[in-house]
Amino acid sequence: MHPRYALVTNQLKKHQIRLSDRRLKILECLCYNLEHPTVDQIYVNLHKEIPTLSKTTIYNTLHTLAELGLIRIINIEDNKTRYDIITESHGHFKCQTCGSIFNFEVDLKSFATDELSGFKIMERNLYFKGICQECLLNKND
Amino acid sequence: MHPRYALVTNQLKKHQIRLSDRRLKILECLCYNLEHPTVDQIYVNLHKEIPTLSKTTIYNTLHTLAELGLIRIINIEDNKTRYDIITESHGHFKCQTCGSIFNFEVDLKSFATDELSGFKIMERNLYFKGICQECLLNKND
DNA sequence: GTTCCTGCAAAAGCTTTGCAGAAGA
DNA sequence: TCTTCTGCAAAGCTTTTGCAGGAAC
Repeated sequence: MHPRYALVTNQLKKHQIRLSDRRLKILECLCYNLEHPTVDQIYVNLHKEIPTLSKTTIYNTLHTLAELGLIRIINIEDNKTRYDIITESHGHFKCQTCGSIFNFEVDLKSFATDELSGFKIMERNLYFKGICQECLLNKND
Repeated sequence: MHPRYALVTNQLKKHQIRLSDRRLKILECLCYNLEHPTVDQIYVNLHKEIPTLSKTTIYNTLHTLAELGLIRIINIEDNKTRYDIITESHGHFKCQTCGSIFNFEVDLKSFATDELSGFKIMERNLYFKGICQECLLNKND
């Protein structure tokens, strides 16, 4: 079982939020889809298995999880929101050729600057864009 | 005159893009609006002065400027795109209470990690969210 | 005359909202 | 029974597209 799965389901129980079939499937999707899926990607992923699943339910579930801080919202793209099951500090790299989003380790918690003294920082995001290794290699072929 | 204004107009000339009245006004708006305006904010700002200005023109102009790398696109919010006349490396802080977006200095160019070796990094963004100093002080009243 | 620029209207895409029926406690 | 959950349909917003008239070169 994915390490985050147990943690998230425990938190849901603690907040008296039902572990419905839909919610558990969406959570699974977040755990095993490393692409930081959009609502539409989750929908497509689960549609075969649950043909009656609606996007509204996906939106509802993601909002619930985000409010509890159990998933992270990624705004690396202009037009749509992505969701990340990993909430620990890390950066994101988006390949502008293939569209993939990669994680990379970076400790943002230690960052400080005088300009933000007196500010309460609650969320830190580092987003890079460019071309990933694989796409660069393919280009040179 | 704002330091970026001359630079951007020169670049537009160089690329044989006409310095039309609309474009110059939108550029002015970006230079003197420190809020990192959205399309709608630019529209509202200029509407009194130019009642016939359309949002399509604002979109067109911003796309042109962004393609030439003369402005930066900010995706700190889920739903709408903001634009920044300052293209040098810096971070953004969004206050979740008043909605203001602050700049802060940070040199992202020097950041490196083994995980991204072999990747071509073209754009670096650091976004913080939280509560700004003023809103924190007001809260305690 | 030819290219570029502008603005209206329509369309497209993502997300939210209202509501009613279903499921669970 | 009462609350929560789900899904459809509609609405709301931002952004894009097609096109035609106008401006600039």
